[in-house]
This record gives sequence, structure tokens and C-alpha cells, in this order.
Amino acid sequence: MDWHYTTKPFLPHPDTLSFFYNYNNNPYPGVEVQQATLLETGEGSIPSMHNGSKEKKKRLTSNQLEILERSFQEETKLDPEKKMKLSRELGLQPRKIAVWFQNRRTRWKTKQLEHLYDALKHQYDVISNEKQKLQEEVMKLKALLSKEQGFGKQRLGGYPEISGVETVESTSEGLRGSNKGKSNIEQVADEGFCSFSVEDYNTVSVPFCQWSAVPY
DNA sequence: CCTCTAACCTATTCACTTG
DNA sequence: CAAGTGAATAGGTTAGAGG
Repeated sequence: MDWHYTTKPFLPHPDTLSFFYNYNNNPYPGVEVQQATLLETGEGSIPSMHNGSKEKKKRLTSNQLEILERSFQEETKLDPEKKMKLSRELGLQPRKIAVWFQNRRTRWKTKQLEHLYDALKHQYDVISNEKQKLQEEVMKLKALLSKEQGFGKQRLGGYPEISGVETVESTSEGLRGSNKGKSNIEQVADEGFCSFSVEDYNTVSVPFCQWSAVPY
């Protein structure tokens, strides 16, 4: 799987960014940080301890979530500048911002897969119904033909026998043959329902589909 | 070419919330 | 209190920089 997307690769700057993954280094001494104990302990990436017990997880406030969400809608990836800006604005560790974005991308991808499943299922149902109708139509025509054959035999000796079901099945086979080598998703994409495949999944350049660009 | 670093990912854990 | 949700962690991959 390719998860490096189409955006420019990040160019790390160790001198200025090395503290991003350090829970205990507050880059903004003046900024009030939600988890005060982060500054008091020396636990690194290990969950902070307070009085010998694990620090309680805190949910982000609705205001923090609103701002993070808005930022995510603009861009699902988090560049260092935006991370620092959000960190300042929300009073959260940059690491927390990064984790939130990562988890949010995961939720987004899950939703996209759900939508993709729904789209494919809908497409299947439509095609299935269409096939059913065609089969019924062929059976009617076949009955009609048999009737006429009765007359024909009496007059000219009749028409060659045609199986309606076989005709539909063989037509379906023919269609399947033209899609040889293509995945089901690619076939659906060919039919204009959705213009991307799972392999093409890209969290940045959102493919055109029937759902919104950044669903939740 | 190898190592280091920092980004990303998926899978999982665990604390908190909710019905 | 079990199930659901979301924050956090673990461990892996990738790419760029530098020796």
C-alpha cells in the first residue's frame, strides 16, 4: 500500500522539530497545557504517571474538537506549521495534535470504505434487478415465439429453437469477458459510478464519489 | 551504502461515556 | 455494567539527510 500520497514529502528539520514526539518538552512555556503533569514527569512517550498511577485520559473539549475538525476539513494532513499553530491555539501538546489527526484519518478511511461498500452494493442491486427484468422479458418473448412457431410449423416449418435464459446468460458472460482482468471495483468505476478503486485510495486527493470529500 | 530521524500507517489497548 | 467511542501506544514501513 502506498501511503505517501501525492503531497510533497516532509523534510524534517531535526533541530527545530525533534521535540514533537517528546511529551515532556513544552515548546511554549507560556501556554497553558491541558495535561499539566506532562511537564512534571520524565516519562517520555510512556503515559504520564501521577502519584504512582497512570494519568487519566482526558477527552478534548468541544471547542478543541471544533477547531481540529475544521482544520481537518481543510486538509487531512498535518504539516509542521499547522501542528504548531494548533498546538498554540488549543493549548495542547503537538504530539496530541498529531495523534488526533492520525486517528481522525483512520476514522475517515473507515467511513470511506463503508461508503464504498454501500455504493458497490447499490450498484449490484441495480444490476441484479435489471437482469431479473431482462430474464422475465426473454421468457415472455420465448413464450410468444413458441406460440408463433405453432403457426409457423403449420405453414412454413417453424423457426430455430432459442433459449431465453441461455441468451441472457450468454450475454452476461460476454459482458464479463469484456471486463477480463479488471477487478469488480474497476468495473464499477468504468460504469461511471465511482471514479476510483481501493488501490487508488488517497487521503489527500479525494476521488470523485457520491459522498462528501471528508465524511465522518 | 548504511544509519538516523521523523513522518506515516495499522492494529491494539485502555479509559471514559452512554444506554 | 456491557458496548461503543476515542485517545494513546506499539510496532512496522518509507523517504530524506548525512556520514
